[in-house]
Amino acid sequence: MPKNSLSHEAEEKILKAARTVFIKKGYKGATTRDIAAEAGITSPLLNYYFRSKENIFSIVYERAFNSLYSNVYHTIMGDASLFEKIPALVDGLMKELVENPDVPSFIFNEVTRSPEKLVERFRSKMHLLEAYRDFSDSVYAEVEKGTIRPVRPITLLINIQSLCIYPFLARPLLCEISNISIREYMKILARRRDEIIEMIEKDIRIK
Amino acid sequence: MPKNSLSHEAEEKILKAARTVFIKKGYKGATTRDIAAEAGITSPLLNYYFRSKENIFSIVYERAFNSLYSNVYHTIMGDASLFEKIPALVDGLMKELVENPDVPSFIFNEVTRSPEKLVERFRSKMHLLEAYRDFSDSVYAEVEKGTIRPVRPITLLINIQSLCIYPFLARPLLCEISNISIREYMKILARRRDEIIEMIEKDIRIK
DNA sequence: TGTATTTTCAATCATTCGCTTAAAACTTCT
DNA sequence: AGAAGTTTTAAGCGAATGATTGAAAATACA
Repeated sequence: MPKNSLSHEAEEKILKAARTVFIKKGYKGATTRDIAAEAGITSPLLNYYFRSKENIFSIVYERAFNSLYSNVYHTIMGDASLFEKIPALVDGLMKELVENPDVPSFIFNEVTRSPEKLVERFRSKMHLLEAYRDFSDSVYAEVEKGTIRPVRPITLLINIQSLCIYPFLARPLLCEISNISIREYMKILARRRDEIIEMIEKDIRIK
Repeated sequence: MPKNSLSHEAEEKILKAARTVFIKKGYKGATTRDIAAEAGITSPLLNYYFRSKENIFSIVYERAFNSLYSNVYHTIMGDASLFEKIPALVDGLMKELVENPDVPSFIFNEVTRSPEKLVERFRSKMHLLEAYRDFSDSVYAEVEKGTIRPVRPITLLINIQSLCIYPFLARPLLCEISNISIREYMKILARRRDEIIEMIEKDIRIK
Protein backbone atom coordinates (compact mmCIF):
# COMPACT_ATOMS: atom_id res chain seq x y z
CA MET A 1 0.00 0.00 0.00
CA PRO A 2 1.26 3.47 -0.89
CA LYS A 3 2.28 5.76 1.92
CA ASN A 4 4.50 8.67 1.06
CA SER A 5 3.82 11.88 -0.84
CA LEU A 6 5.33 10.58 -4.04
CA SER A 7 2.79 7.83 -4.27
CA HIS A 8 0.11 10.38 -3.53
CA GLU A 9 1.01 12.18 -6.73
CA ALA A 10 0.74 8.89 -8.59
CA GLU A 11 -2.67 8.26 -7.08
CA GLU A 12 -3.91 11.62 -8.27
CA LYS A 13 -2.47 11.01 -11.72
CA ILE A 14 -4.37 7.74 -11.92
CA LEU A 15 -7.58 9.28 -10.62
CA LYS A 16 -7.37 12.07 -13.17
CA ALA A 17 -6.88 9.55 -15.97
CA ALA A 18 -9.71 7.42 -14.60
CA ARG A 19 -11.97 10.45 -14.57
CA THR A 20 -11.20 11.19 -18.20
CA VAL A 21 -11.86 7.61 -19.30
CA PHE A 22 -14.94 7.04 -17.16
CA ILE A 23 -16.54 10.29 -18.33
CA LYS A 24 -15.89 9.41 -21.96
CA LYS A 25 -16.88 5.73 -21.90
CA GLY A 26 -18.95 5.16 -18.77
CA TYR A 27 -18.33 2.48 -16.18
CA LYS A 28 -18.95 -0.55 -18.35
CA GLY A 29 -17.33 0.96 -21.41
CA ALA A 30 -14.11 1.83 -19.63
CA THR A 31 -11.51 -0.88 -19.05
CA THR A 32 -8.77 -0.86 -16.46
CA ARG A 33 -6.33 -1.15 -19.34
CA ASP A 34 -7.76 2.07 -20.82
CA ILE A 35 -7.23 3.86 -17.55
CA ALA A 36 -3.70 2.54 -17.11
CA ALA A 37 -2.82 3.62 -20.64
CA GLU A 38 -4.32 7.08 -20.12
CA ALA A 39 -2.33 7.45 -16.90
CA GLY A 40 0.84 6.21 -18.62
CA ILE A 41 1.31 3.31 -16.24
CA THR A 42 0.94 -0.45 -16.32
CA SER A 43 -2.13 -2.34 -15.29
CA PRO A 44 -0.66 -4.11 -12.25
CA LEU A 45 0.12 -0.70 -10.80
CA LEU A 46 -3.57 0.11 -10.82
CA ASN A 47 -4.17 -2.82 -8.53
CA TYR A 48 -1.23 -1.82 -6.44
CA TYR A 49 -2.86 1.51 -5.59
CA PHE A 50 -6.55 0.79 -5.83
CA ARG A 51 -7.64 -2.76 -5.33
CA SER A 52 -10.36 -2.78 -7.96
CA LYS A 53 -11.98 -0.94 -10.84
CA GLU A 54 -15.09 -0.36 -8.73
CA ASN A 55 -12.86 1.22 -6.10
CA ILE A 56 -11.40 3.75 -8.50
CA PHE A 57 -14.79 4.48 -9.97
CA SER A 58 -16.46 5.22 -6.67
CA ILE A 59 -13.81 7.81 -5.85
CA VAL A 60 -14.15 9.47 -9.26
CA TYR A 61 -17.92 9.41 -9.02
CA GLU A 62 -18.00 10.76 -5.50
CA ARG A 63 -15.90 13.74 -6.56
CA ALA A 64 -18.01 14.45 -9.64
CA PHE A 65 -21.20 14.25 -7.62
CA ASN A 66 -19.89 16.59 -4.96
CA SER A 67 -18.66 19.12 -7.49
CA LEU A 68 -22.11 19.45 -9.01
CA TYR A 69 -24.31 18.94 -5.97
CA SER A 70 -22.82 19.04 -2.50
CA ASN A 71 -20.55 22.00 -3.13
CA VAL A 72 -23.11 24.00 -5.06
CA TYR A 73 -25.92 23.32 -2.64
CA HIS A 74 -24.16 25.06 0.18
CA THR A 75 -25.30 28.23 -1.53
CA ILE A 76 -28.94 27.56 -0.61
CA MET A 77 -28.34 26.71 3.05
CA GLY A 78 -29.04 29.08 5.87
CA ASP A 79 -31.85 31.60 6.21
CA ALA A 80 -30.95 34.03 3.45
CA SER A 81 -33.77 35.38 1.29
CA LEU A 82 -34.99 33.36 -1.69
CA PHE A 83 -33.96 36.24 -3.93
CA GLU A 84 -30.40 35.86 -2.73
CA LYS A 85 -30.42 32.09 -2.97
CA ILE A 86 -31.65 31.87 -6.57
CA PRO A 87 -28.79 33.88 -8.10
CA ALA A 88 -26.30 32.10 -5.85
CA LEU A 89 -27.54 28.67 -6.95
CA VAL A 90 -27.64 29.52 -10.64
CA ASP A 91 -24.22 31.11 -10.35
CA GLY A 92 -22.68 28.10 -8.62
CA LEU A 93 -24.20 25.65 -11.06
CA MET A 94 -23.24 27.57 -14.19
CA LYS A 95 -19.66 28.18 -13.07
CA GLU A 96 -19.22 24.49 -12.31
CA LEU A 97 -20.85 23.44 -15.57
CA VAL A 98 -18.84 25.75 -17.81
CA GLU A 99 -15.70 24.31 -16.25
CA ASN A 100 -16.83 20.68 -16.39
CA PRO A 101 -19.50 20.40 -19.10
CA ASP A 102 -19.35 16.61 -19.23
CA VAL A 103 -20.06 15.93 -15.57
CA PRO A 104 -23.88 15.90 -15.76
CA SER A 105 -24.02 13.25 -18.45
CA PHE A 106 -21.55 11.19 -16.44
CA ILE A 107 -23.63 11.44 -13.28
CA PHE A 108 -26.97 10.71 -14.92
CA ASN A 109 -25.53 7.71 -16.74
CA GLU A 110 -24.47 6.24 -13.45
CA VAL A 111 -27.71 7.10 -11.68
CA THR A 112 -29.58 5.20 -14.37
CA ARG A 113 -27.17 2.29 -14.22
CA SER A 114 -27.63 1.73 -10.50
CA PRO A 115 -30.21 3.95 -8.81
CA GLU A 116 -29.97 1.92 -5.61
CA LYS A 117 -26.53 3.41 -4.99
CA LEU A 118 -28.06 6.86 -5.09
CA VAL A 119 -30.29 6.19 -2.10
CA GLU A 120 -27.29 4.93 -0.18
CA ARG A 121 -25.29 7.98 -1.21
CA PHE A 122 -27.98 10.35 -0.02
CA ARG A 123 -28.03 8.71 3.38
CA SER A 124 -24.46 9.87 3.88
CA LYS A 125 -25.26 13.34 2.60
CA MET A 126 -27.73 14.70 5.09
CA HIS A 127 -26.55 18.22 4.37
CA LEU A 128 -28.16 17.96 0.92
CA LEU A 129 -31.51 17.26 2.55
CA GLU A 130 -30.89 20.11 4.97
CA ALA A 131 -30.11 22.40 2.06
CA TYR A 132 -33.35 21.47 0.38
CA ARG A 133 -35.30 22.13 3.60
CA ASP A 134 -33.69 25.52 3.96
CA PHE A 135 -34.53 26.27 0.35
CA SER A 136 -38.15 25.22 0.92
CA ASP A 137 -38.37 27.48 3.97
CA SER A 138 -37.15 30.42 1.92
CA VAL A 139 -39.83 29.72 -0.69
CA TYR A 140 -42.63 29.47 1.87
CA ALA A 141 -41.44 32.67 3.55
CA GLU A 142 -41.82 34.64 0.32
CA VAL A 143 -45.21 33.08 -0.42
CA GLU A 144 -46.46 34.19 3.01
CA LYS A 145 -45.06 37.66 2.46
CA GLY A 146 -46.99 37.75 -0.80
CA THR A 147 -43.93 38.57 -2.88
CA ILE A 148 -44.23 35.43 -5.00
CA ARG A 149 -47.16 33.31 -6.15
CA PRO A 150 -47.75 29.95 -4.40
CA VAL A 151 -45.25 27.53 -5.90
CA ARG A 152 -43.90 24.17 -4.82
CA PRO A 153 -40.24 24.36 -3.81
CA ILE A 154 -39.54 21.23 -5.84
CA THR A 155 -41.04 22.84 -8.95
CA LEU A 156 -38.80 25.83 -8.53
CA LEU A 157 -35.77 23.62 -8.05
CA ILE A 158 -36.70 21.55 -11.09
CA ASN A 159 -36.96 24.68 -13.23
CA ILE A 160 -33.64 26.09 -12.08
CA GLN A 161 -31.76 22.85 -12.54
CA SER A 162 -33.41 22.20 -15.89
CA LEU A 163 -32.44 25.55 -17.37
CA CYS A 164 -28.88 25.27 -16.05
CA ILE A 165 -27.99 21.62 -16.56
CA TYR A 166 -29.93 20.36 -19.58
CA PRO A 167 -28.17 22.54 -22.18
CA PHE A 168 -24.90 20.86 -21.24
CA LEU A 169 -26.40 17.39 -21.45
CA ALA A 170 -27.93 17.95 -24.85
CA ARG A 171 -25.04 19.92 -26.25
CA PRO A 172 -24.23 17.52 -29.10
CA LEU A 173 -27.87 17.27 -30.16
CA LEU A 174 -28.58 20.99 -29.98
CA CYS A 175 -25.39 21.93 -31.80
CA GLU A 176 -26.26 19.54 -34.59
CA ILE A 177 -29.86 20.65 -35.03
CA SER A 178 -29.09 24.37 -34.94
CA ASN A 179 -25.89 24.04 -36.94
CA ILE A 180 -23.91 25.98 -34.35
CA SER A 181 -20.26 25.20 -33.54
CA ILE A 182 -19.43 23.86 -30.11
CA ARG A 183 -17.42 27.00 -29.40
CA GLU A 184 -20.32 29.28 -30.29
CA TYR A 185 -22.72 27.11 -28.31
CA MET A 186 -20.57 27.25 -25.19
CA LYS A 187 -20.42 31.01 -25.52
CA ILE A 188 -24.19 31.18 -25.52
CA LEU A 189 -24.35 28.98 -22.42
CA ALA A 190 -21.79 31.09 -20.58
CA ARG A 191 -24.06 34.11 -21.05
CA ARG A 192 -27.19 32.31 -19.78
CA ARG A 193 -26.68 33.11 -16.10
CA ASP A 194 -28.59 36.38 -16.03
CA GLU A 195 -31.24 35.17 -18.47
CA ILE A 196 -32.05 32.18 -16.28
CA ILE A 197 -32.28 34.21 -13.07
CA GLU A 198 -34.54 36.74 -14.75
CA MET A 199 -36.74 34.01 -16.24
CA ILE A 200 -37.12 32.21 -12.91
CA GLU A 201 -37.93 35.39 -10.99
CA LYS A 202 -40.31 36.68 -13.64
CA ASP A 203 -42.14 33.37 -13.37
CA ILE A 204 -42.82 33.56 -9.65
CA ARG A 205 -42.69 37.21 -8.66
CA ILE A 206 -45.87 39.15 -7.95
CA LYS A 207 -45.31 42.75 -8.88
CA MET B 1 -33.75 -15.33 -42.57
CA PRO B 2 -37.30 -14.82 -41.35
CA LYS B 3 -39.95 -14.24 -43.96
CA ASN B 4 -43.55 -14.77 -42.90
CA SER B 5 -45.81 -12.88 -40.51
CA LEU B 6 -45.21 -15.29 -37.66
CA SER B 7 -41.55 -14.50 -37.61
CA HIS B 8 -42.46 -10.83 -37.71
CA GLU B 9 -44.20 -11.24 -34.37
CA ALA B 10 -41.09 -12.89 -32.99
CA GLU B 11 -38.96 -10.01 -34.25
CA GLU B 12 -41.15 -7.52 -32.46
CA LYS B 13 -41.06 -9.59 -29.29
CA ILE B 14 -37.27 -9.58 -29.39
CA LEU B 15 -37.10 -5.85 -30.13
CA LYS B 16 -39.40 -5.07 -27.22
CA ALA B 17 -37.25 -7.16 -24.90
CA ALA B 18 -34.10 -5.55 -26.28
CA ARG B 19 -35.57 -2.12 -25.67
CA THR B 20 -36.28 -2.99 -22.04
CA VAL B 21 -32.81 -4.35 -21.43
CA PHE B 22 -30.94 -1.63 -23.33
CA ILE B 23 -32.83 1.13 -21.53
CA LYS B 24 -32.10 -0.40 -18.15
CA LYS B 25 -28.45 -1.33 -18.65
CA GLY B 26 -27.17 0.65 -21.63
CA TYR B 27 -25.39 -0.78 -24.64
CA LYS B 28 -22.29 -2.06 -22.89
CA GLY B 29 -24.15 -3.21 -19.81
CA ALA B 30 -26.65 -5.28 -21.75
CA THR B 31 -25.67 -8.75 -22.95
CA THR B 32 -27.26 -10.72 -25.76
CA ARG B 33 -28.03 -13.38 -23.16
CA ASP B 34 -29.96 -10.79 -21.12
CA ILE B 35 -32.03 -9.87 -24.14
CA ALA B 36 -32.69 -13.48 -25.10
CA ALA B 37 -33.79 -14.28 -21.55
CA GLU B 38 -36.06 -11.21 -21.41
CA ALA B 39 -37.64 -12.25 -24.71
CA GLY B 40 -37.99 -15.84 -23.52
CA ILE B 41 -35.92 -17.26 -26.35
CA THR B 42 -32.48 -18.78 -26.79
CA SER B 43 -29.40 -16.88 -27.77
CA PRO B 44 -28.83 -18.54 -31.16
CA LEU B 45 -32.28 -17.35 -32.17
CA LEU B 46 -31.14 -13.78 -31.67
CA ASN B 47 -28.51 -14.36 -34.29
CA TYR B 48 -31.01 -16.06 -36.50
CA TYR B 49 -33.15 -12.92 -36.69
CA PHE B 50 -30.64 -10.12 -36.21
CA ARG B 51 -27.07 -10.83 -37.09
CA SER B 52 -25.49 -8.95 -34.22
CA LYS B 53 -26.05 -7.09 -30.96
CA GLU B 54 -25.15 -3.82 -32.67
CA ASN B 55 -27.83 -4.56 -35.25
CA ILE B 56 -30.57 -4.95 -32.67
CA PHE B 57 -29.37 -1.91 -30.80
CA SER B 58 -29.45 0.40 -33.78
CA ILE B 59 -33.08 -0.49 -34.46
CA VAL B 60 -34.06 0.08 -30.83
CA TYR B 61 -32.14 3.34 -30.73
CA GLU B 62 -33.55 4.59 -34.00
CA ARG B 63 -37.09 4.08 -32.72
CA ALA B 64 -36.39 5.77 -29.38
CA PHE B 65 -34.78 8.72 -31.11
CA ASN B 66 -37.68 9.14 -33.49
CA SER B 67 -40.26 8.93 -30.74
CA LEU B 68 -38.67 11.82 -28.89
CA TYR B 69 -37.41 13.93 -31.76
CA SER B 70 -38.55 13.22 -35.29
CA ASN B 71 -42.18 12.62 -34.45
CA VAL B 72 -42.44 15.47 -32.00
CA TYR B 73 -40.68 17.94 -34.24
CA HIS B 74 -43.28 17.70 -36.91
CA THR B 75 -45.29 19.97 -34.65
CA ILE B 76 -42.99 22.91 -35.34
CA MET B 77 -42.86 22.51 -39.11
CA GLY B 78 -44.80 24.69 -41.47
CA ASP B 79 -45.59 28.40 -41.18
CA ALA B 80 -47.90 28.40 -38.19
CA SER B 81 -47.45 31.17 -35.62
CA LEU B 82 -44.86 30.79 -32.89
CA PHE B 83 -47.66 30.96 -30.34
CA GLU B 84 -49.21 27.90 -31.88
CA LYS B 85 -45.93 26.04 -32.21
CA ILE B 86 -44.80 26.46 -28.60
CA PRO B 87 -47.84 24.72 -27.04
CA ALA B 88 -47.76 22.06 -29.75
CA LEU B 89 -44.09 21.31 -29.08
CA VAL B 90 -44.46 21.25 -25.29
CA ASP B 91 -47.55 19.12 -25.63
CA GLY B 92 -45.91 16.60 -27.93
CA LEU B 93 -42.82 16.34 -25.76
CA MET B 94 -44.67 15.98 -22.48
CA LYS B 95 -47.08 13.35 -23.79
CA GLU B 96 -44.21 11.31 -25.14
CA LEU B 97 -42.19 11.71 -21.94
CA VAL B 98 -44.99 10.76 -19.57
CA GLU B 99 -45.48 7.58 -21.57
CA ASN B 100 -41.77 6.78 -21.88
CA PRO B 101 -39.96 8.52 -19.03
CA ASP B 102 -36.75 6.54 -19.48
CA VAL B 103 -36.14 7.35 -23.12
CA PRO B 104 -34.17 10.60 -22.61
CA SER B 105 -31.60 9.02 -20.34
CA PHE B 106 -31.23 6.19 -22.85
CA ILE B 107 -30.69 8.59 -25.74
CA PHE B 108 -28.23 10.85 -23.95
CA ASN B 109 -26.22 7.89 -22.74
CA GLU B 110 -25.78 6.77 -26.31
CA VAL B 111 -25.04 10.24 -27.60
CA THR B 112 -22.24 10.50 -25.07
CA ARG B 113 -20.95 7.02 -25.89
CA SER B 114 -20.55 7.73 -29.58
CA PRO B 115 -21.31 11.28 -30.66
CA GLU B 116 -19.94 10.60 -34.13
CA LYS B 117 -22.98 8.46 -34.86
CA LEU B 118 -25.20 11.42 -34.09
CA VAL B 119 -23.75 13.46 -36.93
CA GLU B 120 -24.33 10.57 -39.29
CA ARG B 121 -27.87 10.16 -37.99
CA PHE B 122 -28.69 13.81 -38.59
CA ARG B 123 -27.53 13.58 -42.15
CA SER B 124 -30.37 11.14 -42.79
CA LYS B 125 -32.83 13.33 -40.92
CA MET B 126 -32.99 16.48 -42.96
CA HIS B 127 -36.56 17.07 -41.83
CA LEU B 128 -35.23 17.82 -38.33
CA LEU B 129 -33.10 20.59 -39.76
CA GLU B 130 -36.08 21.82 -41.78
CA ALA B 131 -38.19 21.80 -38.63
CA TYR B 132 -35.62 23.93 -36.85
CA ARG B 133 -35.49 26.38 -39.74
CA ASP B 134 -39.26 26.71 -39.73
CA PHE B 135 -39.16 27.24 -35.99
CA SER B 136 -36.51 29.93 -36.40
CA ASP B 137 -38.59 31.68 -39.03
CA SER B 138 -41.57 31.76 -36.68
CA VAL B 139 -39.40 33.33 -34.00
CA TYR B 140 -38.00 36.00 -36.32
CA ALA B 141 -41.50 36.78 -37.58
CA GLU B 142 -42.71 37.58 -34.07
CA VAL B 143 -39.63 39.63 -33.29
CA GLU B 144 -40.27 41.77 -36.39
CA LYS B 145 -43.90 42.16 -35.45
CA GLY B 146 -42.72 43.40 -32.04
CA THR B 147 -44.77 40.83 -30.14
CA ILE B 148 -41.72 39.24 -28.51
CA ARG B 149 -38.34 40.58 -27.46
CA PRO B 150 -35.32 39.71 -29.63
CA VAL B 151 -34.34 36.17 -28.72
CA ARG B 152 -32.22 33.52 -30.42
CA PRO B 153 -34.30 30.61 -31.69
CA ILE B 154 -31.77 28.18 -30.23
CA THR B 155 -32.14 29.79 -26.80
CA LEU B 156 -35.88 29.37 -26.96
CA LEU B 157 -35.54 25.76 -28.03
CA ILE B 158 -33.02 25.11 -25.25
CA ASN B 159 -35.40 26.51 -22.66
CA ILE B 160 -38.39 24.53 -23.87
CA GLN B 161 -36.47 21.25 -24.07
CA SER B 162 -34.81 21.88 -20.72
CA LEU B 163 -38.05 22.43 -18.84
CA CYS B 164 -39.71 19.43 -20.49
CA ILE B 165 -36.97 16.82 -20.62
CA TYR B 166 -34.65 17.42 -17.67
CA PRO B 167 -37.18 16.57 -14.93
CA PHE B 168 -37.45 13.09 -16.39
CA LEU B 169 -33.69 12.67 -16.58
CA ALA B 170 -33.12 13.75 -13.02
CA ARG B 171 -36.14 12.02 -11.57
CA PRO B 172 -34.24 9.71 -9.19
CA LEU B 173 -32.11 12.58 -7.89
CA LEU B 174 -34.95 15.03 -7.44
CA CYS B 175 -37.21 12.46 -5.79
CA GLU B 176 -34.48 11.63 -3.32
CA ILE B 177 -33.58 15.20 -2.41
CA SER B 178 -37.18 16.37 -2.00
CA ASN B 179 -38.31 13.14 -0.36
CA ILE B 180 -41.21 12.77 -2.80
CA SER B 181 -42.44 9.38 -4.01
CA ILE B 182 -42.01 8.51 -7.68
CA ARG B 183 -45.78 8.41 -8.08
CA GLU B 184 -46.21 11.87 -6.61
CA TYR B 185 -43.31 13.19 -8.67
CA MET B 186 -44.78 11.87 -11.91
CA LYS B 187 -48.09 13.52 -11.03
CA ILE B 188 -46.33 16.86 -10.68
CA LEU B 189 -44.62 16.37 -14.04
CA ALA B 190 -47.88 15.48 -15.76
CA ARG B 191 -49.30 18.84 -14.67
CA ARG B 192 -46.29 20.83 -15.89
CA ARG B 193 -47.55 21.33 -19.44
CA ASP B 194 -49.42 24.59 -18.85
CA GLU B 195 -46.84 25.91 -16.41
CA ILE B 196 -44.06 25.48 -18.95
CA ILE B 197 -45.97 27.15 -21.78
CA GLU B 198 -46.85 30.08 -19.55
CA MET B 199 -43.29 30.41 -18.31
CA ILE B 200 -41.83 30.36 -21.82
CA GLU B 201 -44.33 32.88 -23.17
CA LYS B 202 -44.03 35.19 -20.17
CA ASP B 203 -40.28 35.17 -20.77
CA ILE B 204 -40.42 36.43 -24.35
CA ARG B 205 -43.74 38.25 -24.79
CA ILE B 206 -43.86 42.02 -24.91
CA LYS B 207 -47.16 43.13 -23.47
C1' DT C 1 -47.53 -36.52 -46.73
C1' DG C 2 -43.59 -33.91 -48.07
C1' DT C 3 -41.03 -29.66 -47.94
C1' DA C 4 -39.48 -25.51 -46.16
C1' DT C 5 -39.24 -22.73 -42.32
C1' DT C 6 -38.72 -21.80 -37.52
C1' DT C 7 -36.96 -22.93 -32.90
C1' DT C 8 -34.35 -25.47 -29.55
C1' DC C 9 -30.39 -27.56 -27.62
C1' DA C 10 -25.68 -28.50 -26.41
C1' DA C 11 -21.29 -27.40 -27.21
C1' DT C 12 -17.87 -24.17 -28.12
C1' DC C 13 -14.64 -20.73 -30.20
C1' DA C 14 -12.21 -16.52 -29.89
C1' DT C 15 -11.87 -12.39 -27.50
C1' DT C 16 -11.97 -9.35 -23.86
C1' DC C 17 -11.71 -8.14 -19.21
C1' DG C 18 -10.64 -7.77 -14.25
C1' DC C 19 -7.27 -9.19 -11.67
C1' DT C 20 -3.09 -11.67 -10.02
C1' DT C 21 1.54 -13.55 -9.66
C1' DA C 22 6.48 -13.41 -9.55
C1' DA C 23 10.67 -11.63 -10.34
C1' DA C 24 13.42 -7.86 -11.27
C1' DA C 25 14.75 -2.91 -11.41
C1' DC C 26 14.48 1.62 -9.65
C1' DT C 27 13.87 5.21 -5.98
C1' DT C 28 13.89 7.08 -1.43
C1' DC C 29 15.22 7.41 3.14
C1' DT C 30 18.00 6.03 7.21
C1' DA D 1 25.09 0.04 2.38
C1' DG D 2 20.67 -1.63 3.64
C1' DA D 3 15.75 -1.58 4.16
C1' DA D 4 11.43 -0.18 2.66
C1' DG D 5 8.68 1.35 -0.73
C1' DT D 6 7.59 2.02 -5.78
C1' DT D 7 7.36 0.74 -10.72
C1' DT D 8 8.09 -2.21 -14.70
C1' DT D 9 7.90 -6.32 -17.26
C1' DA D 10 6.03 -10.64 -18.80
C1' DA D 11 2.87 -14.06 -18.29
C1' DG D 12 -1.43 -15.73 -17.63
C1' DC D 13 -5.73 -17.39 -14.90
C1' DG D 14 -10.71 -17.60 -14.65
C1' DA D 15 -14.85 -15.70 -15.94
C1' DA D 16 -17.96 -13.38 -19.04
C1' DT D 17 -19.31 -12.23 -23.58
C1' DG D 18 -20.57 -12.01 -28.63
C1' DA D 19 -21.09 -15.08 -31.93
C1' DT D 20 -21.42 -19.65 -34.22
C1' DT D 21 -21.95 -24.53 -35.43
C1' DG D 22 -24.54 -28.68 -36.42
C1' DA D 23 -27.98 -31.60 -35.51
C1' DA D 24 -32.47 -32.35 -33.95
C1' DA D 25 -37.20 -31.06 -33.02
C1' DA D 26 -41.29 -28.41 -33.82
C1' DT D 27 -44.22 -25.85 -36.85
C1' DA D 28 -46.31 -24.20 -41.02
C1' DC D 29 -47.79 -24.90 -45.48
C1' DA D 30 -48.57 -27.07 -50.02
